[in-house]
Amino acid sequence: MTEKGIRDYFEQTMAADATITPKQRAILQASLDLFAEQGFDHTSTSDIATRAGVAEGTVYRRYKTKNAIREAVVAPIIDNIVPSMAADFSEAELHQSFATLEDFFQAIFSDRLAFVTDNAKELKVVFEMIFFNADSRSALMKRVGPLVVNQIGTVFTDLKQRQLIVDWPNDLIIQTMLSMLVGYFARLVMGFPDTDITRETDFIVMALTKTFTPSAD
Amino acid sequence: MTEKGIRDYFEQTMAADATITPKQRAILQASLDLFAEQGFDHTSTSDIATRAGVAEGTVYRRYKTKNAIREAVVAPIIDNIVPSMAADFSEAELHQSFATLEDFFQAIFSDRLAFVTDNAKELKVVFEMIFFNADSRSALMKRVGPLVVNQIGTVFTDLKQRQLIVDWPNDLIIQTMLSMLVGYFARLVMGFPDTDITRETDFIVMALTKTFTPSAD
Amino acid sequence: MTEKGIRDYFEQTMAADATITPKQRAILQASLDLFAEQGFDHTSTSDIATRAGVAEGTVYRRYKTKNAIREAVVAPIIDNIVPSMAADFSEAELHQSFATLEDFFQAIFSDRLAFVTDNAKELKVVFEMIFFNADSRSALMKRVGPLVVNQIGTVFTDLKQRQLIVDWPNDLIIQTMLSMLVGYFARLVMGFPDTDITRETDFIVMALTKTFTPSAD
Amino acid sequence: MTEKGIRDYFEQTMAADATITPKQRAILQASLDLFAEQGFDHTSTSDIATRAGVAEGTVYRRYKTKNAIREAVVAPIIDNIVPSMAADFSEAELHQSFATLEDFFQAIFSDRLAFVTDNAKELKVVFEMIFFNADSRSALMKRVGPLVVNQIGTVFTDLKQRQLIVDWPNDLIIQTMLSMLVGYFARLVMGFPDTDITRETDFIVMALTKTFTPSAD
DNA sequence: TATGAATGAGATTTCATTCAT
DNA sequence: GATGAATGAAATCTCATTCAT
Repeated sequence: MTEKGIRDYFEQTMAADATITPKQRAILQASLDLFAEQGFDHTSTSDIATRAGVAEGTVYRRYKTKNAIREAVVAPIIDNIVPSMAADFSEAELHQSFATLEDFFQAIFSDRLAFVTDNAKELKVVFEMIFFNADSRSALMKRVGPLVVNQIGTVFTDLKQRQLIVDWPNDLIIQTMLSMLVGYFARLVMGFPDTDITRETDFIVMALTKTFTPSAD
Repeated sequence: MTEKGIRDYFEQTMAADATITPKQRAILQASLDLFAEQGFDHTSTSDIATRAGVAEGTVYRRYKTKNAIREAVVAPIIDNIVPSMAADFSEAELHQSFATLEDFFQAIFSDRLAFVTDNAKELKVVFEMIFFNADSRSALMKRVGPLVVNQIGTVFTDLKQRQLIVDWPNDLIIQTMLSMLVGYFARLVMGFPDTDITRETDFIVMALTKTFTPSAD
Repeated sequence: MTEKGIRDYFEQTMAADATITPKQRAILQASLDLFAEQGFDHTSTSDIATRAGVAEGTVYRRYKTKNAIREAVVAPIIDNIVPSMAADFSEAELHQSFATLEDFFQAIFSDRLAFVTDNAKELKVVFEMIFFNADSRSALMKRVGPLVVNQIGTVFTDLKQRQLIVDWPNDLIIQTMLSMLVGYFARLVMGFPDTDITRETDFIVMALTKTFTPSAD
Repeated sequence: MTEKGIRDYFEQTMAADATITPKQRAILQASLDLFAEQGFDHTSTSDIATRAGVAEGTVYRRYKTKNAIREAVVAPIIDNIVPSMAADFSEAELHQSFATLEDFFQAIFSDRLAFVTDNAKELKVVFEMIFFNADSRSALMKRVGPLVVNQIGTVFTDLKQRQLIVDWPNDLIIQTMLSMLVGYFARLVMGFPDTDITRETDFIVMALTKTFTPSAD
């Protein structure tokens, strides 16, 4: 289950939209890069124009405000996170896919860590936005939250029935998984030097498997 | 081991410095609050003056730039984080304090989660500062990093000798602990509604204990 | 040898630079006028904007700081002073041009006094800049000094060979000439009412000729 | 006729005024130094307080405004220039003092160049003030002008009667003398390295004597 | 008298946004 | 559509001056 980067998705989306000119594309690219490098507030529209190699007015041709640019940058990221969260876990599939708890974590984390790694830049922008903006935050939560809870819930129900996972509240398990993910993201973004994705994945999968495997009794 | 809030420390620091007037204190307080609420970049010096009930010029009397204000706000926060990381773990103490692995996690997390809870606002300001500023980041790391590694390292050596903890690399264990802490901080700051600190602490301690207890064989 | 005013040169320079818009031109003109009238420090960018009939932001569009505006104003003035100092005094020309010492002073002073008269405003701005700023001063000296010394030196050598001028050290002669020029400039700028350029020129030429003609013996 | 520096006069004046405290004296000293070093506009009252080693409020104790400080600094300079210009040239004295034209120039210039040398700092402050302030300028002129013209006029009348000086208009002769003085001041203030006062005086006296000695015929 | 914190008016500067070409 | 000059509102910052202690 190789994840394509948001960037690919991003460019696909843009390519699909015939109304987006190459210049607009350059503007969104430059915006993304600069927002990730310096933060939204420290990026001026003039910076964007310069980096994109266009005139300042052009930046405003399609997007009426600087905020609209951020939204245009962030939208595909969100749109890309969502469906991957909403992956269809039909019951038949579950037994096949996740013969063991380790398989489950392996599937989730090899996928998600790769996703985070490939899209650290984009996620940094999203993160900045939701960090100080309660509205963006709740908008995102409203969209992503239920999916996570429902989809993962389905899996958990199955895993619990098969006694492959401990019978602890779902929110606590999800929480732990998200913590590991966020921790990884933090290390990545903060530029920790030795972030070896394979080592990290293997360790996280191993640790979580141990944590959430029901005690033999 | 009740932790005093950074705010108390903050006020102590200011009270100790006879050169800081009530108005300057009000300015630092207002700055801290506003930086936490709106972020540094969305807080104008005029905002600070209004909130502190002083003239705008007064904001600049002691601190020559807006950045200097942030530094004045952040310094005591950092100064407060550091010593709590540097808690003395002498060997004698270790056996007494941490008879079991659970005791260890309990000690660490009941303390740290309370600290994070009490000082979420202050930590948010620090966090914002280091998020896009590699310099601040490495400055903080240089100060905090070695303490964490050394202190925790001492404990781990002891725990490993007594075979209370698995013989995995220290960095991976620390990483996991930090992930849980960061995850908790994230939920708190993002305003998750049902963040029950006792429930969280109990769960984290329990989960980590299970994760890092050596398998009986 | 009619001298064109710095203002003409100034406008030529601007006209030649297609990237300078009429508004930018108005800004530089207004700046020059105001700097000369009130001094640099007593001229606010708001003054400049008002006089130039533009918005205050426009003042900063091309020149990033108020100091950069001064530089843009002063540069063409300096550029204009320099070449006129570097007038080519080839030997052949010398004998023709300066048959007598009076011819020499007449040539120099009718030219220089006219220049100072026409460009008093501009020179005042340069003067203000170098008065308290050792850096600007030495920068100007490095550029202008050698030219004056070399060019005038050539002439002096010739005049001395032909025994048309006393054999005193060049620096003292130059000094005297400059004193007369500076004295004239001071009277002009200080607004002395009866500064009649012809009378002044005639007098200065006459006086200097007498001063520096070798005594018959 | 040895001239005491303005500084001495300055301090005498202050010492004589029992109402001026040592702190006020320090303030005037510091102001003078800073105005001469950096110019009036680039010297803040805070700079003055720091340099004088007093509190900022103290600066305002006696002088109500920054401009009043400048006036207090400048007044003794003016007061010192004026009487020296108004030296009584009674006819009897003239014949004694100035047996030759050279004696006259020697007296004037050895005195005035020494004065300029000793008080370059103070004169720089006066100069800055009158350069851009027409009011200060005309106030000074009204005070100094007539004295110069009358006193020097008396001398000239005498010298002309004795045919020691050419019968040229007084204003042109005065002008030339002032030009030499201003030229010297300029070199001094601009920091020309090799300003040797004896050499300069000797040269100026010699040159002017030659210039203004009536031609033998 | 001396202090120095406080003031507020005004200066410089930035930058998202508009608009004529 | 694209350009980039122009805008003006708002931000940061300075500093002469006041005033309570």
